[in-house]
Amino acid sequence: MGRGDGTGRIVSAEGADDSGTGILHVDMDAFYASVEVLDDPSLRGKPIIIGAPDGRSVVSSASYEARRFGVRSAMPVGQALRLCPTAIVVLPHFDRYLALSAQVMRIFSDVTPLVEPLSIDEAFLDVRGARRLWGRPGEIARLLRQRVVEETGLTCSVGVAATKHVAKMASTISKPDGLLIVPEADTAAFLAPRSVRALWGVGPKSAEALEGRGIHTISDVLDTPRTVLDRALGPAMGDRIWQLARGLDARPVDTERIEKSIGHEETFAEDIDDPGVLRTEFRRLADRVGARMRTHGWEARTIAIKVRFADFTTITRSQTLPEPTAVGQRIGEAALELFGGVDRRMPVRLVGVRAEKLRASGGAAMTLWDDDAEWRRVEGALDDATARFGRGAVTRATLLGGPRGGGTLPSHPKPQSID
DNA sequence: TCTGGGGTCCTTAAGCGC
DNA sequence: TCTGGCGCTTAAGGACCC
Repeated sequence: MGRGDGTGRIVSAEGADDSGTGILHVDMDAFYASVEVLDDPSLRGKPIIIGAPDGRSVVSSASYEARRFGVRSAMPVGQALRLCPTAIVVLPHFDRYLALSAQVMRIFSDVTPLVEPLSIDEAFLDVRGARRLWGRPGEIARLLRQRVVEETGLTCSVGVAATKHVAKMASTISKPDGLLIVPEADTAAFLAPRSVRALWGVGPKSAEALEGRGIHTISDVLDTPRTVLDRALGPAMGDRIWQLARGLDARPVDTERIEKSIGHEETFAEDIDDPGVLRTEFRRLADRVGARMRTHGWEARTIAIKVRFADFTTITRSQTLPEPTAVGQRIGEAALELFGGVDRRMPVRLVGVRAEKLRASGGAAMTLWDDDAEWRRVEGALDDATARFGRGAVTRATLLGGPRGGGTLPSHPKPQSID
C-alpha cells in the first residue's frame, strides 16, 4: 500500500463525523523525495527519484511527478528512467531523513504517549485518551497535519478510524496531503468495495490466489467461507483476512517493540565467483552485525547466512550456536562454516549475515571496532533521536527501515522503499 | 534492461525425547 | 522391544512490508 500516484484520492470534509474512532495512522508523503525538495527548492514540481543512478540500485522514493509516469518504489532505477526519462536521480541523504523523522515523531509524542512508529515515515497514534487536552480524533488529525507542515515544511496524510488496519487504509487513500476519517459505523461500507490487494498482508501472490477463486474485493471475502480462505492462503493468513475484511482488528497501538534479529547484506556491483572475496565479505558483514549487537548489549543464539546467485535463486543456511555470542569473529566463523556447506554452482550476486534469537547479553556495551565511519555516523544520529524521544517512543527500528513488526537499523545509510 | 536492504511472520519438514 | 503419537526445536524457504 501507499505506492499510488495520488489519483483516486479521497479526503474528508471539514467537520466530518469521527464517531467511534480514535486510532490515527500518519504517513509522510513521498518522504525522501519531499525532504530533497525541501532542501533544494529548485527540485519542486519536478519528477525526482531517490536512488543511485548506476549499478543495481532501485528506487527508494519518487516524487508524485515521477509516479505519474508509472515510477514506483523498489523499481530498478534503469526501468524508472525509461518510464520517466526527464526524472532527476538524487542520492539519498539519510541523516536528513532521520533528523526530520525525529522531528515529526516528536510532534506525535506531544499529542499522545501512545505512538507506534512503523517505519521512518509513518506511525500509529492512539488518541482516545487525548480528547480533553486536544479535542476529538478528527480535530487532532487536523492539528497534527498543520503542525507537521508548519514545523517541518513537509506534508503528511492521516487516516482516522476505529482500528489500525482501517486507519492505515484510510491514510493510503487520502494521499497525498490528505485526511480521511472513517467513522466506526461506516467501516463495513468503506471496506466492501476495495480490492483484496488493499488488505494488510495481501501481496501479489496472495492476491493471485484469491482472485483465482473469484475473490476480488473485500465484499467477496465476506461471502467466502473460512475453509476456502484457509485453503487459498493457509490457516494463519486465512484467519487474518477473514477478520480484517470484517473490520475486526483488536491490535493495540504498541509503543514497545523488541527487535528479533539483526542482519546485513550486500549486493555486489558485479557477480563474484572468487571464494576468497566472498569469505572476506562474510567476515566483514559478521563484524558489522557483531558491532551492532554489542552497542545494543545483545547477543544471538542463531547465525544465518544468505546467498543469492547470479540467477537470483536465493538460499539461506543457519545454525544454532552452543553459546550465544556478539563477537564478530565468532559470527564470522559460523557464517563461513555455513558457507562452506553451500554448493556454489554459479557466481554470487549477494551475501548476507543475520543474527537471530537475540537476547540481552547482560554485560556492558562494548565499543565499536569496525571501521565503517559512515555507519557510526548513522548510529550516532539514531542514538541522538532515541535519546530525545525516549526509548519506548522511538526505537532504532522505527527510524530506519522498520517494517510493521519493528525492524532494525540497516547497515549503511542506504534507502528503503519509502512513500 | 531487471530485480536494494532492513526486517517480520508463516509454513513445512525433520529430528528428538517421552 | 517395537511402534505411534505428541510437543518442541531447528532449519529452509517464501511472502510481505517499508
